[in-house]
Amino acid sequence: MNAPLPPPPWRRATRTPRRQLTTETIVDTALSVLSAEGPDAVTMRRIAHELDTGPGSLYAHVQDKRELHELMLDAAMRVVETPEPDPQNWRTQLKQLCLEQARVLTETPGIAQIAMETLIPTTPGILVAMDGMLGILRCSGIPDDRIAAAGDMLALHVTAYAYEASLWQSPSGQSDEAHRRLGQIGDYLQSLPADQLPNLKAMNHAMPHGTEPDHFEFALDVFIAGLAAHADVRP
Amino acid sequence: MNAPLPPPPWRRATRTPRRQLTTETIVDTALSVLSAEGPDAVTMRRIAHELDTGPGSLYAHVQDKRELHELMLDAAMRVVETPEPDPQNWRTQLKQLCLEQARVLTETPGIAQIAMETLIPTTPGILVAMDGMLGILRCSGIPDDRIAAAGDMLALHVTAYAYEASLWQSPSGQSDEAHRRLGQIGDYLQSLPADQLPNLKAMNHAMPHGTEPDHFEFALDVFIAGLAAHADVRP
DNA sequence: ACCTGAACACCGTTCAAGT
DNA sequence: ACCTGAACACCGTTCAAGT
Repeated sequence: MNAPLPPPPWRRATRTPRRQLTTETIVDTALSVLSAEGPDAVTMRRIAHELDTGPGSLYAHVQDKRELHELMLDAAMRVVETPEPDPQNWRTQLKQLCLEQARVLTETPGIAQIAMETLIPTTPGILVAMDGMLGILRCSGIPDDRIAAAGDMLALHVTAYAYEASLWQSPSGQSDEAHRRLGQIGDYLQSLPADQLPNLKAMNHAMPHGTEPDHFEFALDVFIAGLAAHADVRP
Repeated sequence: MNAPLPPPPWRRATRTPRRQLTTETIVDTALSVLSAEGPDAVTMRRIAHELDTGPGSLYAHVQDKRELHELMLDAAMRVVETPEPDPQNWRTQLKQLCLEQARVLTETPGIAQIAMETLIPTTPGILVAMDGMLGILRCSGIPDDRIAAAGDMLALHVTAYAYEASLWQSPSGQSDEAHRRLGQIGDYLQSLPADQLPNLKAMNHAMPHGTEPDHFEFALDVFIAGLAAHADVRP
């Protein structure tokens, strides 16, 4: 018996030497499934199937589904650039950063939901984003003991807005049902006697909490104006 | 054969004539499971089991799990009383109402999560709460086109805060892990060189978004102060 | 060490069959 | 009409066995 021939080199091009799962490919696959088919489609089984393997294989690279979620959030948030803080312009910078963060969180539906569920951000990308926001706040003249609270609440508001906004544009067709209900509730309000829910009726506002971009920007303006007032007291 | 004897009257006390499932008992059962064992325990199967029946039986009284969630939220929110709007006191009234709503949403862990997921409130209790908040805002002198935005964003913020806060006190032991991670991240920040995440390091703040009651109250004060400034412009 | 895939202990929802 | 419970089509996670 001869020694077996070495495999001809062109075979190597056909399939990579070994399938080689990595955390990165898992996260990328999860993100592409998410943006293509929405949050419900992001299951361990589905991701594994996409990578031609069984669900158990993923657990060699990722602790559990929650950790995978955090890694997805991190990858998504890495695209946000934080500006060099400029004491002359902190108000504009802060607002721009919030709008940008909200934009990224809304862009891929489902990411904001993960952000909302992730109680403590421990992942580099998110820490960088937080640090950037604090950097702007710290050159605003706001007393130090307020800065943590301000950053905290601003981040919360951005995340919450992005979450609600993304519910409206999920690719799962859930948003159609939402629009239908919005109409129904308008009719319902009109049908009520004048003394029931008079304010909702008067505004004819179905009150979807916080999904209008205008409302979000208004809230940012009001909040930042309030912060500036705090800064003026103790410059 | 004689006609069968009528059942002796004391038997009736032993078991109710017929099991009779109602929407109300289902919602009540769901709420008590929720407050006893947290959101994960609230499954259709579990509720059915609690009522000595199969999961399919619930679907005669409730369309699906989402609808059950909304009914639970409604029942929980019904305890919030909205004050008679007083133009002299709208700032205090507004703050009190927000604190009260947040308190109720935080009280039963899991309710805030439902509130966050419920895109459009269509249920009487929530509509009443919204109407009350709008009532206070309408006697504040804030221009009408801002009132919807203000109410919208305030409700969003209350809900989001309650959601994050309730993550910390879930009975599923998830909160212990959260506290552990909070410590770990503090250590991690200290271990970093001075030029990495300088602001987070300086504040030594792990930045759990929006869970401190102080921070929430601060945000309400800042936001309401900002609204008042708007009201002063056009009285 | 990494990967497999069968198995475990669950889900929400549907539906024919019963009373 | 209301209820049943078996069945369907899924989950996340674990783990012995393979390479």
